[in-house]
Amino acid sequence: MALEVPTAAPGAEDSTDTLLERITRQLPHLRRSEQRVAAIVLDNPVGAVHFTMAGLAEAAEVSEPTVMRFCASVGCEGFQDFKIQLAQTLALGLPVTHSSISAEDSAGDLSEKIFDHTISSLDRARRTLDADAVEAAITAVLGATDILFVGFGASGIIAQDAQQKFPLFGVPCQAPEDFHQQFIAATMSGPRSVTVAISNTGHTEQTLIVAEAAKKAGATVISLTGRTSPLSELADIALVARTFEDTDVYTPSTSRLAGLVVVDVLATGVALRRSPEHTAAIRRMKSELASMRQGVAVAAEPENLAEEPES
Amino acid sequence: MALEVPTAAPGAEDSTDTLLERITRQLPHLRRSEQRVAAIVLDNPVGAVHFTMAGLAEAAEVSEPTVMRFCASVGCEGFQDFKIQLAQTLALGLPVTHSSISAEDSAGDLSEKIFDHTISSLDRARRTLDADAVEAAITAVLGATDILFVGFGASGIIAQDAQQKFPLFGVPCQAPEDFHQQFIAATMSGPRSVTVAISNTGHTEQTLIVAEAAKKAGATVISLTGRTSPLSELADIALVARTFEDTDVYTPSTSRLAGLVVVDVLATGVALRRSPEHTAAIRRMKSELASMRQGVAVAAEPENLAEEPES
DNA sequence: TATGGTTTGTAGCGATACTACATGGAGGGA
DNA sequence: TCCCTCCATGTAGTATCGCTACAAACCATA
Repeated sequence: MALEVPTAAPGAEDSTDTLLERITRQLPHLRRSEQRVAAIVLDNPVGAVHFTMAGLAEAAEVSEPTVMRFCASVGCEGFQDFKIQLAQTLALGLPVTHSSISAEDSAGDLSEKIFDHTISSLDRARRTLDADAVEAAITAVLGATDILFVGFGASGIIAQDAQQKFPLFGVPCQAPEDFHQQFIAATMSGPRSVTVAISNTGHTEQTLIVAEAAKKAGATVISLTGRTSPLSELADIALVARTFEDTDVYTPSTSRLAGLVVVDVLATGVALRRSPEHTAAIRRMKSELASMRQGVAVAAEPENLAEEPES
Repeated sequence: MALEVPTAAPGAEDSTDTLLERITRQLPHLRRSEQRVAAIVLDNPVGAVHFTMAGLAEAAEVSEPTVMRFCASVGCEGFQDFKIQLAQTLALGLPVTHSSISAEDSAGDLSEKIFDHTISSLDRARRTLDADAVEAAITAVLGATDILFVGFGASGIIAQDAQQKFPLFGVPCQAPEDFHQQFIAATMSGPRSVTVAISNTGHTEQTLIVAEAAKKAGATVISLTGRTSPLSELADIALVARTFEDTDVYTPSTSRLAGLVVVDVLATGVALRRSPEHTAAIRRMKSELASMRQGVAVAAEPENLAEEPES
């Protein structure tokens, strides 16, 4: 194989991956001494940020040029670049693939780990989300007369949240929780209806049934999944937000979060492209909601009036 | 004041802030030439990462030591450290305070900005969340016989999500959407009940009423807010997850996301401290849910059986 | 064991970050 | 207004760092 640049190995420069992922993936393809460097870095990534090249070389018991070659092998321009990329990876926090959750963790450790994992996961979703698909989804929604959001479990939460954003979407939105209701709504879709089907696995039987019903009724189906799957295949527009999988029982699901952000993107994109009058209406609603919330108007329970922004 | 280190100015080394925030805050207190450096960095933070000291000095039309002094003034050890910290800040993405959303943005720009903003916001929440409060909340829930989650609008979404995590909490959880139902549930609380009251502003009238009712009934009240507020004052345990505020109409609310992650932390913390049998039960549930979801059992609609993990 | 190539280390160079010191200029008091 | 003081800024110099060209060592194969 190549002489000084075995880096040409599978996808070393793929910037959709974080540096630590790349190191881990490249590990077996590295030379022995470079593996020693990798081991030091992976063992204590946080400490490695403040290493100087000489320091890292000494710690790994190799020469400085070896460290250089290691940097090149994992897709960095040089040692400087390596340090910056490492720092950036670390800023997101380590996904639990690198630091797992244990029963001995203090509350502080725990929250740090879970936040880190969530942020890394969102970072991954950000890197892998297809902008063209988002564009297509926005366009589809702009032409819609009504939107149906469906999902079960955690994906149902995303559907509920999306439904709350109807002021931004500007057209009637529904997100029934009951499977039968979902099916009925899907069947009643027209050609200018949009159905957003949400399922992280993309395999959920019921969601597939509803999506198929909507499609048969002529609606445009947008899928929101965590990977390519039967649901994304079935959909007219497939939004895929990849996150880190749950590695053990205690790793909280991060796909919900990514899904929520994708819905945010969708809703914002749609609202931005609507008329200035629409913007004005949203602004008015937001300010009135703020004053209402503090009890200026307490005549009736107003929770159904406008639930969009947070309380 | 100090001669070479005017850095002693208010909170320059406060690591709960990101570097760009610190620069912005320190800006008026900096010397004129240092302000020029700051201007260059703030103007194009992304490009600044690859600057060399000489390059940055030239760009700002100052000498190298001035750049050094600037680094010190914003709480960095040196130029190297400055670059690393800047890189880390950038890795999170810029909150919309630095790059705002506009109607001309492409779908790609838009999703990048919103993801960036969300991630920065979660980073802020991560930095400001009080570990002791989390610990106290975990302990409180461990001693509870039942949990009530309340919130309206986006905070209601968090409550719904939390309710779905009842397998982790290990005790009955409810999260009624209706204000009256919430009030009734709160009033029926016992001394070993826990009520988690969620409101980003911490001012929402109805949430306050419910929290107060729960407290009067003898329950332990945990608040989950975005700032110290009437609700957090009222609560026995106050969880505060600070995020970046919505700067304009189109900035999606990120407080929901932070709230969800805090609930994740809480649920995970509680589950970790429960018995091994409990863990085993969760593991069993998760695997059976996975097979059920793919249609192995389709006799009845099973959406109420176990909605915890994502679908 | 000899010989090809690959892996690793040595030596040296230019550039970089950092420090000690000197100069320039603004502001205040007589 | 002039001088003096103090603070801001730049100049000169140095140790160190990152990087490259080259040589030695290693391993495998014939």
